[in-house]
Amino acid sequence: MSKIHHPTDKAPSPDLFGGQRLSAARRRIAAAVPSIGGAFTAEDLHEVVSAGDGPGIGVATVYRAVSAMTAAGSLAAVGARDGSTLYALCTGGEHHHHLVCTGCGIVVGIGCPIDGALRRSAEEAGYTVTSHEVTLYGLCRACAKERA
Amino acid sequence: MSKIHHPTDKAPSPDLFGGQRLSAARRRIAAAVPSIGGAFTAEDLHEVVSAGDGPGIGVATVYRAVSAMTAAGSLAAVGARDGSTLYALCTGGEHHHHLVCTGCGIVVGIGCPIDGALRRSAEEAGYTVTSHEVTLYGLCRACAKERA
DNA sequence: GACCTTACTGAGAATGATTATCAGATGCAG
DNA sequence: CTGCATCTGATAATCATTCTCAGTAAGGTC
Ligand SMILES: [Zn+2]
Ligand SMILES: [Zn+2]
Ligand SMILES: [Zn+2]
Ligand SMILES: [Zn+2]
Repeated sequence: MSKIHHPTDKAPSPDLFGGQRLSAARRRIAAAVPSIGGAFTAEDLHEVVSAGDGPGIGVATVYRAVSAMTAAGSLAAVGARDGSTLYALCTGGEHHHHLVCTGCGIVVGIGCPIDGALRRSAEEAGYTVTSHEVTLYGLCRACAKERA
Repeated sequence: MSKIHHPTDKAPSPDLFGGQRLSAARRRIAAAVPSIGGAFTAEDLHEVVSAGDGPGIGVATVYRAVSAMTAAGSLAAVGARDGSTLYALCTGGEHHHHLVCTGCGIVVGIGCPIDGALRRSAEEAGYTVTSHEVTLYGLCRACAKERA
């Protein structure tokens, strides 16, 4: 006899939750995130993960998963769209920032432009820099071409 | 005979609204903004401007004024606090960004670290950078000393 | 100064993203 | 296998911000 299960329930997916408990809902969410391929809102993710026939996933669970992934460093906030926070998959590792295509939402990592000189000039003015936020917006090649 | 008026009604205040209509409410708001001396939320501003005995100013008017000042370039968003957007007085003029003291909220302008090299490397990767957001967070001398 | 047009005001309702609640389900260490 | 801490999900609650709309008042013009 064959077990009845949803095809995506046990799909191997990258550990985006950083050691936290891995439930069926979180497995489906972790599998859905890379399938979006760009910046997304929590509601976007909720729609993707709730599409199809099987039972959906509660919106609160999606918001909690996004928080957990962001805390784990596998997701990063990359701006906002119509009052909703935009998130994107983040490779973690080396410190970096993101460039978001405002046309299609694709996101690429960029090096950090906050260098020692800037930091030093701030310190000379009496300020200690503890953190920073940098996000670039632009157009990918395809979207730039499309608007010609 | 002396005219009866609210002391702040006609106080000369910098034109933060960029040519738009200057009402009594906006004059009071424009006078209140510099008195805060750092980052503030719309609700903060509403409280400051509504303190005292005379009639307050509607919260919607404050939100509208903040939008207008931001559009005029005299105010800039410098992050968020507890889900509310933080704003700060911005000198306009030369392109720059802001460093916010997370202790007391004081804000100073900083030069733009997005240089031609970064822009060029993005273009080599096929991306055209159209805009960017940069904000630094840290501690001013007084706040750094205070936590010793 | 009177007039007119149009932008601004303000109270309150509406919107909408995100979070809190809480009882039930379930991952997972031991 | 068991125990329990964590996760889930439906729903209610929160709360920043925007909308509505009738009334007010800038500011230009004559
Ligand atoms: Zn694109
Ligand atoms: Zn950086
Ligand atoms: Zn400070
Ligand atoms: Zn810049």
